[in-house]
Amino acid sequence: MRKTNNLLELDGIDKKILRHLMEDARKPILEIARKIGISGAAIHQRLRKLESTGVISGSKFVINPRVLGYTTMAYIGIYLDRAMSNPRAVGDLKKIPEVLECHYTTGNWSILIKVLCMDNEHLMQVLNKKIQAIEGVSRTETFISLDQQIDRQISI
Amino acid sequence: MRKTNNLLELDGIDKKILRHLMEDARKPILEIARKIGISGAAIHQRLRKLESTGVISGSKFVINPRVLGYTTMAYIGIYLDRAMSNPRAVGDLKKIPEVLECHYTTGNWSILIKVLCMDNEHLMQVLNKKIQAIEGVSRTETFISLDQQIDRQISI
DNA sequence: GGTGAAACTCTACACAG
DNA sequence: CTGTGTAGAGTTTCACC
Repeated sequence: MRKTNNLLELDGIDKKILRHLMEDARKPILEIARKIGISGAAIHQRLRKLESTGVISGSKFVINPRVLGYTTMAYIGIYLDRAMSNPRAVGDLKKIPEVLECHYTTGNWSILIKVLCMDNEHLMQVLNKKIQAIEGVSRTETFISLDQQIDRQISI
Repeated sequence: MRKTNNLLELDGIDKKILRHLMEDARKPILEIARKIGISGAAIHQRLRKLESTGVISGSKFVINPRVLGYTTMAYIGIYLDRAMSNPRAVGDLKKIPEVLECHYTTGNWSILIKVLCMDNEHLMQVLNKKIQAIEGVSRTETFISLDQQIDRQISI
């Protein structure tokens, strides 16, 4: 790992380690070590450095919501009244568990959110009873994701 | 774990295990075991079952793109010509590494994608040289995410 | 569904080039 | 600095309840 222009550049070994762990966070370090031809301890040291510099921001188990009955995913563009402070609306959105992402965006909307619901009826309730109830929300535009074909991280 | 109406329901122990591992995929199983009051082997059995039933679809190290110089995230709504087959366009999008997500959506667009670029100039190049070059793409609408305040998984 | 034990792996630490 | 070896803790599989 090198620092150039206040920007981190990973070397080949860092990239190989990360490519393995981005696919499977519990892949044995020693298995990766054998493939790369380096000791397990060396990988651990590199991982600690990657964590401390913020390259790695954590690790997650990924849950498949479909199996648990969550079949409707949607993006919702939200128009906020000009007087409304966005941070407060975001605070209200955080309290809605169906809201998985929230972005301040350029363009028509003030905010673009991603929601995950059991079905379309559930989505309708979230829209009408939870999102429209937030102070400052004037109008929304909903885009249901019928199918997600790509879902990946940055390639390194 | 129980199956009701062809839909899986997690019991309290499954939920506790998953809540820990969704936060940190490398959290020691024995640490979780001690908190829950169960053996490590029992957690392993439950995890294997959660994997085989598809509740767990994998695990990931999460990379912070900002540290590597990727500072511009955007959503792009894509209009496709009516004659254009969506699967072919998706195939082309898969080849563009800056495209992280791709959804077929209801509403104005045929496709909504999420892209991650180094900066606005990079985004412009991706738009003009890569996305507009795809056969069938007639028009795009871009929404730059100025700030992402919520990023989480389904709560269980 | 659960346990305990054996073999393997993780992780921290001391130290070498 | 980035690497290695080692020891104690943790993981994972297995036979068994």
